[in-house]
Amino acid sequence: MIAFTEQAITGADKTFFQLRSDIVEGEVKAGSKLSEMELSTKYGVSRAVVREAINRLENCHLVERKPNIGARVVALTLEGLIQLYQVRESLEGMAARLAAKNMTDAEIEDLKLLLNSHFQEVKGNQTYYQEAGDVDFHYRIIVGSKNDHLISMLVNGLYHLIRMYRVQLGMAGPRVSTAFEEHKNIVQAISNRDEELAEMLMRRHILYSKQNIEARLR
Amino acid sequence: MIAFTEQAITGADKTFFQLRSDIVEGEVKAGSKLSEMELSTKYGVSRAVVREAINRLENCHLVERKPNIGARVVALTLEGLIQLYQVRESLEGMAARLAAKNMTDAEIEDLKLLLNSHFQEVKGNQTYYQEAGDVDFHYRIIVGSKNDHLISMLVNGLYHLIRMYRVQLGMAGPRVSTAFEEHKNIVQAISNRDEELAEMLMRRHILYSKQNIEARLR
DNA sequence: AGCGAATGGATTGTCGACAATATAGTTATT
DNA sequence: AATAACTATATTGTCGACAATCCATTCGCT
Repeated sequence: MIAFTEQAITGADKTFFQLRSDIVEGEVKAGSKLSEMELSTKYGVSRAVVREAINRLENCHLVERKPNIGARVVALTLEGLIQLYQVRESLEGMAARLAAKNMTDAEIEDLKLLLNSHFQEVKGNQTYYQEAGDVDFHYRIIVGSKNDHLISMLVNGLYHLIRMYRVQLGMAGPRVSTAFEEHKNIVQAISNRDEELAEMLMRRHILYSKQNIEARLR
Repeated sequence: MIAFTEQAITGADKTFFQLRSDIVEGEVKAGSKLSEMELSTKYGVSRAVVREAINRLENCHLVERKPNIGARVVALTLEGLIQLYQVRESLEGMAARLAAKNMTDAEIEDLKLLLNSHFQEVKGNQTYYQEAGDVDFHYRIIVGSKNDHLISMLVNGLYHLIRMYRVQLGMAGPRVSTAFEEHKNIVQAISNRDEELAEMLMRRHILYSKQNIEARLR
């Protein structure tokens, strides 16, 4: 094997990924109970690996487990979504600040290229790729922070939860044209190594998203 | 039983708490390997519950696990500590902002009382209680944010890690007199319901701590 | 009938054994 | 002597069975 980061994949990993996907995409309904035996037969593995998968999901805040009672998929509430965006504003703001400090010039150039391709899609109204592009944009900045805790919390934790809300509440992707302008300004600030401005713009960007969602859902 | 939030305690819980304590307090050394069988005999439980405990510790970022190889206690590095404080600055800043918005008047009064008792200890140079007081102060503001994600991330996650660094690197508690002044100003901002200022002061407070640590450790 | 205790069924928590994988030590080959 | 393949051992991953707990229903008492 010539794979670079050679990481063994265990059965519990696969079950975890599968189950997480099923929950996020709504194939397992929000608020529903997770029966260990049921999942065990469904995925063709032992209860032990199902339990491990559920444990990991609990730490992503995708399920809630009570001793001797069982695990339920989290319920989706407007209040929960708002709280999620508050945390996101805080963490991604810091990510943008650190990205302005820590990204290499090459990485920033790549980011600009991504923005350009995103721009083409906006012009062509390719709404399908828009959400993926938005996720990718935020993802690069998060990774660009070079802060492992930050990356882990956002990528392994919050983002799947947010996606779950997006999919199941049928939320539209980012507000199309305005969001693109905001992205552009954030990249500019990062390119200028202006940490303060990068953080502020990212926070506003996410705050606007939150307000947009609140307005639509209430 | 008249207990209010009656929560069953499972064996895995106890093992998790015990092991976490042992790691944080340094009885299990940083960077050392965690043998499942060894811990199993040590705590008198089966490997299954040890595995569950280790899984939870992994999600607290207290241990790192690699498939088919095993789990190691995280290594303590200056870089890691700095990254931790960056996240803490971000999250606790937001917590202070939300606390200024969401704490009840009664809770704010309690916070002032805590600050007063803390002040007495500072005068008497009771350094032992100082750290506990500091932790308690930050804890109340975090809980006062009323944001479950924020609370969980900080209380169940980061704080044990930070305490691990404190204990094992022999870091002194907060800078005594100046820290108290900063606490006072934060409470004042919260009491005035000044979200903006509360966040800014909390962020500075943590930033100063970070700089203080950096100066001492390098 | 109404309320509390007891019982039965189902689910989760825990355990010990087996399978799969990694690590260290040994042997064989160049 | 150095390297590669192999073997042996130890550790982790997975499994099925048993124990403890919860939940719903039934039974008994007032």
